[in-house]
Amino acid sequence: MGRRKKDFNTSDGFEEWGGYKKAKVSKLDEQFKDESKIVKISDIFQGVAIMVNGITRPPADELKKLMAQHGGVYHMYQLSSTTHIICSNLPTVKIRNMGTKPVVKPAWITESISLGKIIDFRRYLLYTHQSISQPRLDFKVIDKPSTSMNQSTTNISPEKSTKICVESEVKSPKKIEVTSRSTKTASDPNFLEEFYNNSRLHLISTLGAEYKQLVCQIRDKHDGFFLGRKKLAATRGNTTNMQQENRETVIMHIDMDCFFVSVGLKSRPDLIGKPVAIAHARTARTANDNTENRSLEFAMYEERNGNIAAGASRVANLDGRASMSEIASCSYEARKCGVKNGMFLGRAAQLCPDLITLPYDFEGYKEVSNLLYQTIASYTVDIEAVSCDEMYVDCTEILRETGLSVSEWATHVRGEITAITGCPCSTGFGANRLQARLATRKAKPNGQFHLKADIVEDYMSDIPLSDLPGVGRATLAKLANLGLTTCGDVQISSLKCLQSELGAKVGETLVDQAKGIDKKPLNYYQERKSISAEINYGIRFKSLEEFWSFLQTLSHEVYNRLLDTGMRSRCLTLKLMVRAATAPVETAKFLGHGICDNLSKTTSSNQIIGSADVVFNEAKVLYEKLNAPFCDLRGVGIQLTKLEKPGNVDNALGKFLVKKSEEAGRKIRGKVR
DNA sequence: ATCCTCCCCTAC
DNA sequence: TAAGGTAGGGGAGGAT
Repeated sequence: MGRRKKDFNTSDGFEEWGGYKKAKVSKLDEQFKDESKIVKISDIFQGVAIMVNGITRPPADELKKLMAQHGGVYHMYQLSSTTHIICSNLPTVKIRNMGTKPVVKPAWITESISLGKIIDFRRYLLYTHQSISQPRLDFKVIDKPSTSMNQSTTNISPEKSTKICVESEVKSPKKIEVTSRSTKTASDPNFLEEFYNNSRLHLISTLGAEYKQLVCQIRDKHDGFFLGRKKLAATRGNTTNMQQENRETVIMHIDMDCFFVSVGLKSRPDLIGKPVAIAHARTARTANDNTENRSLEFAMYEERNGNIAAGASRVANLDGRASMSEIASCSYEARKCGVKNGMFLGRAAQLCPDLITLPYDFEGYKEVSNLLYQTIASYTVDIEAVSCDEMYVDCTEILRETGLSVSEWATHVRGEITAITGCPCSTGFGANRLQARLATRKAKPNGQFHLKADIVEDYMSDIPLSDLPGVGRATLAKLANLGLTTCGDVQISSLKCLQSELGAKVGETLVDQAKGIDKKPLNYYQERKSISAEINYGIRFKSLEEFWSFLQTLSHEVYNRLLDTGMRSRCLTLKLMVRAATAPVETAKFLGHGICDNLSKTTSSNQIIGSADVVFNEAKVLYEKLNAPFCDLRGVGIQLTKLEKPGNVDNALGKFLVKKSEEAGRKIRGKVR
């Protein structure tokens, strides 16, 4: 399986974020030029640079040759100069390519060559991005008798299609836009990669980890010179004029406003000010009616979560055709109607009939995140990355050196972030991370707020407990049972009582939080404690072999992630989601996990887990102990724990890992100079 | 007391 | 149709 986001993990520094090593690229280009000298036939693809995505007909090698023969360029990776993505099948299109480059079927190339001139690629679009004002080509699923089930005219072979399609396509491009119906489950060998390429949660998770790692690297190699800070100080002239507030520790919390939506609106400024949501589904109504399966599952869901109001309302009023695609992000206009992140699109559309959906743009999110982190890193490396769109920054030094007041600094840095990223953000300031975070909540959207020490106590008493980080729906329900809804309520209740209800630690933390106290300092270095990979979507095995095969893929995935971190592990946990005994076999949500029991089993030993095969075999053993029929599996995960740095070089793996981390270290140091 | 396993909860 | 991941904190209860 191809590794993902390698550009990030191996990045040597800011200057190359989001790009590829120039040396590598030019080598590829050169290789290509050599080949093109030999076989030049025409120049029809002058100015065209393609990147092939997935399996195509003709295959990538052939397309590479054709491009060479006809004046075009072939890119192994997608570069900024890539003009077209070539792809045969809709399922293999990677969403991350969709932001900017047209995804075109290979017939565009073969047929252009046949005609001896370049055809307008828009007739061969596999998929259109909303932001591009091109004629929209809709996929039509043709429900035909079974004879045509596997015939997909998307994959027209070049020799056949040339004569048949070119003319008719020009007049009626929709005719070739046909795919056969295919439901992709984890039984498909490509499922894992495809799923990850489309999973927002996977993206959020992996990006978060990558920014944490990157901030560490930047901090390690930094020489102490901050261009942004120096420039800012210079505009202020004499900086010895310190203000009172500049002597205390000031923590800043930065959070982009409805991040995914803001990135999406960059290419759709016409939608600014309208209710917008990011989701996979385009429409809030589905073609198929699933009323029967839904009514039972929703009833069970309410039964199970009856005491948690927020959970039950999640599926309230959803009929059999309401889309259960989840909203990843929604604009403030949509929130005014009650739309929330994570809500099903069908439900959101009930609340907000004018809701407009935009597709994901994973590549765009990365670009904006890179710019955000670069911007802040030009002022300080006292950064704790929280996620791709959120971080804590210790501003104490910046304020001292520049002589700015908190509000001046906030205005400046927010202006710069907005100018550079094209996206609005909010900042909150306080004496600790909790105060900074609560200040951001007040600041949003597109604002700034400083929660000053002298008002903290008063300020906190009105804050609803749901605003506290760490207090989710379960804790909230427990607190509500105690009659507590605000921080003020907690301030006057007994620690003992809270601890007996919530546990010793959580109770203690809550009492602190209610007073605005946060004892946790910013965390600049975080040691990994676990590595896991899990899939709880699309899990439908028809045979044990299918499950073994998937488990093996998952084992490789998680082991590769372990190698990436350079750590070793001695403990493995298999996590299963198993259809609850009374839950319907068909879930309310298409290929969702439905209502499940969660099971896990752990094995640990003094032996290092030394290969993906070991992972697989251990997981297999654990599965057999868990006694869950493969047909009832709805989710599978593998987690590795008891991680350690490979200090002991007593085996081949240890030597390999030490060598690997030394190489990584050299790369980083080599860049500093 | 402290650790281990099997959970649950939370956040992005 | 839809893409419900992943890491950390921590509690309950049993083993050491």
